[in-house]
Amino acid sequence: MALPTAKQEYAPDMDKPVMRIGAVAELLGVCVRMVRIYEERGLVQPERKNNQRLYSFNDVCWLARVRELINEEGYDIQEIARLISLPACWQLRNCPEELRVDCPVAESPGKQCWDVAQRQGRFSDCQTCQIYRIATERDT
DNA sequence: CTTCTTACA
DNA sequence: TGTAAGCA
Repeated sequence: MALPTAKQEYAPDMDKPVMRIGAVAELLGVCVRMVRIYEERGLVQPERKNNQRLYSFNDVCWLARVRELINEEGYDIQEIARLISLPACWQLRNCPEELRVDCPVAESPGKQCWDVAQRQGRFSDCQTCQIYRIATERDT
């Protein structure tokens, strides 16, 4: 199985919780323990079925990016955890109501901005947002 | 057999 | 982080 990469088009299947932790660890090339640590640190919140962690391909995409940030770009888990704990971009930037009307990020409260904006591609301002950038920079 | 939690070096 | 125990 190939490691999934960030996608331009929205693929519904990417959100389906289908992989158990063993498969995720194998795809990422890390030990199972490490995947659990990412969760403990708040980097990912896999769904659970009967107390079994089930990860979606989007989860794996994100975790793969997390490892890039850590191994190749000098980030540590704490920094990444802090970034994703920040409020939505439109809150940080105090976007006016008028501009939120057509903003896919503001339409999906509770979701990370890159998770929403990336797949819909209609929020061009994300290019200047550091949170969005580090979260989606891939395949360059 | 795989995963889960907790604990320990 | 890696490993182990004891359970499900």
